Amino acid sequence: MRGDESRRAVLARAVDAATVDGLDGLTIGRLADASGHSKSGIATLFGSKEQLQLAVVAAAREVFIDRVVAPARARTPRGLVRVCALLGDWLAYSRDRVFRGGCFFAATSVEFDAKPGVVRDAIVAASSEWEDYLTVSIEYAMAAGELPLLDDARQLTFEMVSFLEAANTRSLLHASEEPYRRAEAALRARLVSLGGGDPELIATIGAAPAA
Amino acid sequence: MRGDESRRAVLARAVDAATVDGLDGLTIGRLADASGHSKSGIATLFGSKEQLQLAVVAAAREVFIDRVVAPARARTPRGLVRVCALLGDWLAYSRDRVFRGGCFFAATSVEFDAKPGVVRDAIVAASSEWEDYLTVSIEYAMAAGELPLLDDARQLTFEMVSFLEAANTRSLLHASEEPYRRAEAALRARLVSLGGGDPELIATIGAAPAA
DNA sequence: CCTACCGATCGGTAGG
DNA sequence: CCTACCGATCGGTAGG
Repeated sequence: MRGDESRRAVLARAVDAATVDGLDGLTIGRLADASGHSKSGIATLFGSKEQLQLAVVAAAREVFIDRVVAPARARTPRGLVRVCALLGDWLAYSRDRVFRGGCFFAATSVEFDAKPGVVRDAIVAASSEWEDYLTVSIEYAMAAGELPLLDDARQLTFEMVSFLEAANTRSLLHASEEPYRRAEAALRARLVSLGGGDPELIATIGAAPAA
Repeated sequence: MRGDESRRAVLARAVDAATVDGLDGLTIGRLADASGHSKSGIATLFGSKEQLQLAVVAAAREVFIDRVVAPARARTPRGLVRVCALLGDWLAYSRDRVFRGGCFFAATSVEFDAKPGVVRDAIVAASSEWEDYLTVSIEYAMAAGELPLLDDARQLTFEMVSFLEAANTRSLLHASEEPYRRAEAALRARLVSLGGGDPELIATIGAAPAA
């Protein structure tokens, strides 16, 4: 389909716009103007606004995997090193403003948390996929004896994503890098308290991301 | 002004609606239908949509003070007891669904984090007021020697509000109380790690809120 | 992919 | 506070 190329170009703009104006704030008319198509061209490309929103969530999921999961997975072995790489890459993905409004899922999961429907379901599925991956990564570290004082990987996942998302929102809200330093300090302190405090390793959380 | 009574009634609905549909998702027409006024009645009452949004933020701030800050302040002395009371009352304010979409400021600060303007400024001001109050409360506990291992109250504030807001969003997203238990466990563990682990006291974080 | 159009709703105003 | 109205934009469709 030749429409595939157009879809991709429109989706790239749409994901970015959704982090600023929300997924419900997307309009077919504005996307049309921004991408040089007619309004009905966009409508035909996606079928309906809801289908557009679902396509945007799927596109955002791919960017997230590309920027966070895949790099950490490619350059680190299982265990605490990978957990630290995932955290560092998440922070870089937020800090580097891959999207103008920061993390796509931080923005849209709050937007849709009280709006039942297939769009929320898709956001929940993608978010859960990420958190499940982080949990499994923590479990590998536990199995390797790298977090001797931890007994519940899901609890640590909750705490870690709490820090990541709070840093994302607050850095945007205050136009400041300080929240990222707060999150890094919180993550490091928590790892240390769980017995996983290899200083060289936890320093990588705040290091520059791999290219 | 007799308009004052109408304003209050409309604002109560508007604050609640904003936690579900967003502050930009509010429309004068829907508020009119929901409150039995005409559309221009609402428009006249608030002047413009932006002024309506500012009035909604101010109304939400009052509810928050009423539900979280004032009760904790009224029933506890300064120090770690009050910090725990603030945390417990915040969780109750979220868990009890004072607003359908959970905490008003959790919802709107993410919605507006990338939207500069007076509305964002008002949200930031109210949020900062709350965090400053929590920070000062932590500092009283530090001064009383109740958190002997803590040296930066703002860092602890960051960590605590991270847990609160993550629990709020996730309880909505998954229609589950589990995130609140996660947040309580995280808060307790952090207080213990800072030497503030009086078991009787930290148990109050998850206790039923005062009436 | 387009032009042209639909009914509905948007924020806001005139005039009372 | 109301009715009545403004131009603009919404999501979506007909027809090509």
